[in-house]
Amino acid sequence: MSLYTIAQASEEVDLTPYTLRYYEKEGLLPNVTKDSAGRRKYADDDLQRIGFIKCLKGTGMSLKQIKEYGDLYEQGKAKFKERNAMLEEHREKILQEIKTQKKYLKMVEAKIEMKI
Amino acid sequence: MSLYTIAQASEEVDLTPYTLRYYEKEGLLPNVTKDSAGRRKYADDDLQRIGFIKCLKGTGMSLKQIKEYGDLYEQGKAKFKERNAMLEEHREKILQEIKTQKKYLKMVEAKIEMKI
DNA sequence: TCTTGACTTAGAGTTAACTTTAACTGTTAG
DNA sequence: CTAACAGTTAAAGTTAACTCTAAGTCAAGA
Repeated sequence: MSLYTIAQASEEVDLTPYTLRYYEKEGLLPNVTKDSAGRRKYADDDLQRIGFIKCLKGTGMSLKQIKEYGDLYEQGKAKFKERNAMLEEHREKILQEIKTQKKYLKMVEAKIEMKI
Repeated sequence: MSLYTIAQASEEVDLTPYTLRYYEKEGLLPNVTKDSAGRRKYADDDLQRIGFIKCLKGTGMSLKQIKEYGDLYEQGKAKFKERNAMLEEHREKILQEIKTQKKYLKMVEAKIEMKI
């Protein structure tokens, strides 16, 4: 159960301290605690959560939606169904996106081969 | 050699007229002509070009970079090498992105299967 | 004790990519 | 002839997601 300063957490998850504070302000990181001097302490759970936020964000989910998901997560198994429904829908979106990317990849490759 | 009004082109490429005018203002569509009343006429070539812009944009290239590519394109075979280098670099980026998406897909699927 | 440095906050500023507004013009149907 | 319509422009407004600034606090080392 190690704890990280914002600088260490920043390094660990590859996001700036600005971004970490911003995410917290937006309600995406409700469990980050503070030490007696008011400085943020990031637990492993927080880093895990940030990792998943990066996953959702990296697959095109908006911070607003990520917060919705996180809020459901906070409500525990009561909201499990709703939360998983969000993920399954998102899964479809990712699959579709990968398809699109592959199509675009072919277009770019065709253009490269065109040699004009 | 058919020609389209902005409304028709908009429909055809699934971008709003606002966006089409914006792209033109940004220099991404240097070949769109106007009729005697000053109204835009989109040729098939323009629609093709918009299609490729959507491809580049949809794979994460910024409009600024797309313009750079388009500018090279306008300079014909003199800039062929430079232009193709851009595309090959972009191809790598797309490949990397597809990899990342697949990794994220697995993370989401794992979370779905977790059932907690 | 003093200073340095890493943190804190609220709030302002930035950027990309649109999106809308306002005022205007030319075309077309009745 | 005229009203409605589809287009035009320049410029302002919007949104998401940061990113930075300013002013302040606290702890640790010389």
